[in-house]
Amino acid sequence: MRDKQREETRRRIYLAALEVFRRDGVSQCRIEDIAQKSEVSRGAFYFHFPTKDDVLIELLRESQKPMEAKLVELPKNAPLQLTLDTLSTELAAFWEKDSKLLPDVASVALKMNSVVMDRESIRVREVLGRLFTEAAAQGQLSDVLPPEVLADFYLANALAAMMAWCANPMLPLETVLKGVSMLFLTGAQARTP
Amino acid sequence: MRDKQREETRRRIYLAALEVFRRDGVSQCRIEDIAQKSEVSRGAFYFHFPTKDDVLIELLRESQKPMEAKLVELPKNAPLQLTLDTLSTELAAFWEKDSKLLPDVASVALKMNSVVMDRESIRVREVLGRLFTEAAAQGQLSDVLPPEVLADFYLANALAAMMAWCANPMLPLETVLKGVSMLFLTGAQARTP
DNA sequence: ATTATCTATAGATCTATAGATAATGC
DNA sequence: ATTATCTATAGATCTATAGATAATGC
Repeated sequence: MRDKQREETRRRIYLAALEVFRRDGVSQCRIEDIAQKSEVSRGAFYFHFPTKDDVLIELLRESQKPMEAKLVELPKNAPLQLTLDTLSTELAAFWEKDSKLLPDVASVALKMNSVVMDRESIRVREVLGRLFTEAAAQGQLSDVLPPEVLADFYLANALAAMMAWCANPMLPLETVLKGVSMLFLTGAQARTP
Repeated sequence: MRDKQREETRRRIYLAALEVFRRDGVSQCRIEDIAQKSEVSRGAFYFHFPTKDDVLIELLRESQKPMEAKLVELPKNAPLQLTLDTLSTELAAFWEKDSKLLPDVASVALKMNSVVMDRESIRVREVLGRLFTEAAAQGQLSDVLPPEVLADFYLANALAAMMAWCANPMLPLETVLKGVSMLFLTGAQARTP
C-alpha cells in the first residue's frame, strides 16, 4: 500500500520532470515547476530524485528495457549482424521521436560508465557483452581485444552516431546506426586467414 | 593595457577554477571559492565565464593546442597509422597525469559536438578531418563513409577508450589509445580488392 | 564621453533538515 | 512504537543587474 503510493508519486514526478525537461531544457528548468506539475512539494522531488541527473538515469534505464527484451529473445548463436541490427532498430525506435533529451542522457551515461561504474543502469552493456562473448567463442570476432571491450566500443560508436545524427538529422536514425554497425563489423570481424 | 589586465584576470580565474575543480569536483564546488582564490569578486568570475562549463571548454581548447601543433607538422601524405599514433601520444601526455577532470571535459565535449556545434572549440576535429580526407584521396581509407565522419568516429572511440581507462587504469593510457587506433584502422582501411 | 571591466547586492533557486502524517510491524 | 513518505522552511548558493572605476577614443 505504502509501496504502491510511493511508486505512483515517483512515477508522476518522473513523467512531469521529462515534460519540463523537454520544454525548458534540463539545466535551465526549475525543480519548482516539476513539483507543481506533479502536485507535490519541492522536497518530495528531492526525496525521490536527489538530483535532476537521477531522473535522466531512470530514463536511461527505461530506454533499455525494450532493447534488452529483444536481445534476450534472439536465437542462440545468432550472427552478430542480426544482433547489431536489432539493437539499431530498437535504439532508433526509442530516440528518433524524442531526441531533445538525448544529449543530456548521453552525457550522464558517459559519466556513469566511468565514474559511477553503475552496471545496473547500463544493462544492455552486460547483455551485449554476453552476446559478443558467445560470438567470439564461435570465431565471429577478432581476438585482438576481449569481447566485452569490443561491446563497449560498439556502444560508444552507436552513441557517437546518435549524437551526430542529433546535430544533423538528414537520414533516418536507423539508417545511420546500421551504417555504423556495418563499419564496426568490418573492423571487428575475425580475419579468415 | 586593458586587454592585458583582462587576460591576466581571466587566466588567474581559470587556473584557480581548475584547482578548485580538482579538489572539490566540478558540480560540488562553490564559485565563491574560485573567486576568493583568484582574488576577485564572484561577479568577476561570472563576467569571464558565464558558467563552470565555460572553464572546462577553455581546458578542452588548451588540451588541443599541443596535439594540433604536432598534427600540423606531420609530413605531407603521412600514413594514417602515424597520424593516429601521434594523436594517441599527445592525448595520453596531456590526460594521463590529470585524469580527474577528464569525465567532466568529455561530457562537455560530447554536448558541444552536437548541441552547440562549436567548431572553434574542437579544432582537432577539423585538422583530423583534413588529414583523413587526404588519406582517403590516396586510397588509404574505406569509402563506405565520408572521411570527416570517419574522423568523428575515431575521436569518439578515443574518447570512449579514455573514459574506460579512467575507470580502470591498468595499462598506460598511451597503450590503450594505440590499441584502439589499430582496431579502428583494421576496420576503416580500404580493402585491397 | 563612451565603453570594458569589475564590485556589490537583490532576488531567485537550490540543498539540507526539522518536523508532520500516515502506514507498518510488533 | 517505529519507520517511510512527504511538507515546510532556513540557510547556502547562484543568477541577473545596477552602479563604480578606470581605460580608451574622439
